[in-house]
Amino acid sequence: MELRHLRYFVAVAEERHFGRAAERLHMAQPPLSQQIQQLEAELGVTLLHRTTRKVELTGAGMVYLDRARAVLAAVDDAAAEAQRVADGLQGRLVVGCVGSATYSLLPAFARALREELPAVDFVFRGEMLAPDQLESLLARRVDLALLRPPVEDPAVRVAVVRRDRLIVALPEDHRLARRKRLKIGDLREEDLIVHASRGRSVMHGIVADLCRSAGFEPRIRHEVAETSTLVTFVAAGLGVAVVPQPVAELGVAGATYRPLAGNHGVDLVAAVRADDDSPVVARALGLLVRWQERTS
Amino acid sequence: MELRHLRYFVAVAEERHFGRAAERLHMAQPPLSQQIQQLEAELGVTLLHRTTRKVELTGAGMVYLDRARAVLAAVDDAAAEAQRVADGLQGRLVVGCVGSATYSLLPAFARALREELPAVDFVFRGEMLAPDQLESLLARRVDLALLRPPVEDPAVRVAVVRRDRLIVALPEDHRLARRKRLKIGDLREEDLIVHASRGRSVMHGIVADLCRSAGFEPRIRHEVAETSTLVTFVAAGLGVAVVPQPVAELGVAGATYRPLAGNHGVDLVAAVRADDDSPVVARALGLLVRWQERTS
DNA sequence: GCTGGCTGAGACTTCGGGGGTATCAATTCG
DNA sequence: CGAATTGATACCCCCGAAGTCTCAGCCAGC
Repeated sequence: MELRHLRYFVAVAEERHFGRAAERLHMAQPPLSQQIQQLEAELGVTLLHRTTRKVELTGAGMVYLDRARAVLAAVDDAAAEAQRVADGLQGRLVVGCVGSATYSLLPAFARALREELPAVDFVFRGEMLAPDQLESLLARRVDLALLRPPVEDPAVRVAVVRRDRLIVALPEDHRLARRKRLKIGDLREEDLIVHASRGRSVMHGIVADLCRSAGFEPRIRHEVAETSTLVTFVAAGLGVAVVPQPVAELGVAGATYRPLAGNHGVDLVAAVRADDDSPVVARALGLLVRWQERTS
Repeated sequence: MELRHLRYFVAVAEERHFGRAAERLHMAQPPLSQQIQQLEAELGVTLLHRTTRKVELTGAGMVYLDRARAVLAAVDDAAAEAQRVADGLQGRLVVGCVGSATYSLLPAFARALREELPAVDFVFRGEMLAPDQLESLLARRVDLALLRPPVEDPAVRVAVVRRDRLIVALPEDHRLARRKRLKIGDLREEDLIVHASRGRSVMHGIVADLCRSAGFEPRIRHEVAETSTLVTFVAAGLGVAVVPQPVAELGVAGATYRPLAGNHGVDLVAAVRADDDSPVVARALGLLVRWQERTS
């Protein structure tokens, strides 16, 4: 039994005429008759009542016609779906997101995904630290990770999505809040709030290095897991923090922000498995890169 | 694209090994590789990642595997369903039923159909007069008609289901109800209630002929459309009626029944279109005939 | 690191069967 | 009754599915 048999049968059933059906199928009538006979023999069922003057479906033929049509449609659907998956227009995508990107990039990215790849079933995991993301990425729990460099692992490929300037987050009533802009050195005597501990959060290391290059050891008083907690701590007057610019958009009452002198910034990169050829991932990356080009 | 391609792909996807898949398919490995390549070319999609050491499905391959399995299952289902229909185990059956059979035969017949042909979707149309049934039968509104002979139309084939003795239905307080059995002649002076008018109800003609053969013209006072109405009229004392024995089972209060002397009876026959080769109809007829043989 | 055994792909051949042509048989209609 | 139409049969051809042989890459083991 082959699809050929179903196609031929559907044609004959629809035309109710072997000659016309053969014409429609671009073939001669005798082989068509033979194939239909073969189909009936294989099923052990008479599908068509033929006289030399007319052809009509039997009861079994009617139900088989329905089923045959459904099978042929399913074959086409299967091809179309496979093509969509291969084109990256359909599939599943798990995106990991570092703290600051969770609030600034994630919403727009989710909207873009929904608009441009509506058949892609995507899931975001927000507020993940860089090392967790890399581990999840390699363990295939995440397909695309938005995090802060550096990423050294050769099994991971990265693309810069954007560069965020560093700013200082202060309690509104803080002495330094009266200044229009700040230098790193201004933080020498301040209590600092940072993400997690060294080696876990990339921002932690960046802030510490920044202080040391300005000639002092940072006074780290509080470590937090989530960016929203960090800003809340600042608002509560527990200290100040150096954060990427988009954090300012969080809008926590009691916290204010000041630019940091010097061209200090930190990249936000999209990381994927180097061996990942998933078309959905490629499309998602393309989306990010196109967007980065448009906004930079 | 042929089912062959789907079968081959499913085998390779399941074995994750061209050699083993070829073995399972009772063929050599090179043509299998070729057919898979052909499938991928036709779809324009890579379904399998192959190295010389291992074969694994791409994302598109996974969804296509699901669809291919579904298609192959649907093809088998289609064959099975067509076979059931051809065997008369599945389908639709409309049964027409004459008045007296509506109450005596129909319930048992319906139960037998449901038990023996559970996949047959059957519909009964009760209380139909013989001419209506024949017309419905030929117009294909009914597939099997239970009615009283004679049926002359050569386009209709009949089989006797059973023979019902004729009995007399009387009001309980009727003078003749004191007798144990009655003769036709006893009805000479009685008002008769019959079904519809001559040419419509077969029983009408039978009763009239019976009277005339006994040497008198029947005094027909009431004509009714349904058997239940007829018995109700009798119970109401409007007259007496000659009816087939099963009508007694209706159990209408106020009516009683007495045997009729002489071997008077009327056949109940099952009529089908002579050119109807529907297997469901054949099975239903077989059911009736087997049952008739068992009870006669 | 080299070798040997797997594994999938390519080159070439074979042959079965799908499809074509010619024709027949049966039915309908003028 | 003959002409036309239509599905089935007989027969042939040739395409392509399947087979054989072989190679190229890759991993394992010594």
